[in-house]
Amino acid sequence: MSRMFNPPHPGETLREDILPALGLTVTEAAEQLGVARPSLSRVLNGRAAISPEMALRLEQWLGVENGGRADLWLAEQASYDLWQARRSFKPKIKPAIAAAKNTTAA
Amino acid sequence: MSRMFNPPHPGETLREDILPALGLTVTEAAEQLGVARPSLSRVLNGRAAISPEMALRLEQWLGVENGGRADLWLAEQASYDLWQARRSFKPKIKPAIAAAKNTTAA
DNA sequence: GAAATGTGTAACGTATCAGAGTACAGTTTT
DNA sequence: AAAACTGTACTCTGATACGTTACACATTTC
Repeated sequence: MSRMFNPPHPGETLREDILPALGLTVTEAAEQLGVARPSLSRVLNGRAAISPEMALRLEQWLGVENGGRADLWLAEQASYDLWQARRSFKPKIKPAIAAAKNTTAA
Repeated sequence: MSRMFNPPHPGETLREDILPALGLTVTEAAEQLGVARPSLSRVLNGRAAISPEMALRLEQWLGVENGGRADLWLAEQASYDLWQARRSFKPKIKPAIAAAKNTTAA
């Protein structure tokens, strides 16, 4: 299942795999992507998320046929976000089934 | 492919399927979920997204064994967000391959 | 018909976040 | 040494989730 490991921030993949494969510096990549260098740097180091817009940039930049599908980038990000949320947010909610069985009770 | 139809906002599913199946009003659902009624209403009517926290609330409320998996709610939301982003955001970016072939040129 | 309940939504405040721009310190490359 | 690259902090703008409050409208119940 997808819940057993700490999913990497997608920026990590970008920094460790994509950029080296393309032989590009952060500065060059930011220029080609049309974003500010600090903005890309934050993504690469996990300080900012892959936004839908950034995912579209990556898709057009890398090409859908080269593993650059926007939905995959967003899925990775969502996986990461959910993992983080599970660590810091513990809702205490009565299951709807149980709640339904106790409509009159409190 | 997942790009051929307009994906519904996950709140729509919640409003049209889940709540009726449980026989709950919006007010009751909001109470059980531990969120304000206007907040849930915004989600149900597509005015607000399913946040990671909200996804966790739904998961604990509905139960993972009842189609309430947080990752599925988030995936639906991401699908919706991406679709919307494709409509309003058209990045003009030179593909990295082409850019690599023209490192010297401008 | 009046009261209660449910609903959508607007308005406002708070917190958070993406992104641009700027600046600076530290490192690597030339 | 000089130039380039990098991470990061700071500020500003715009957007968003959420709470609270308030309002208008509808539906239900007495």
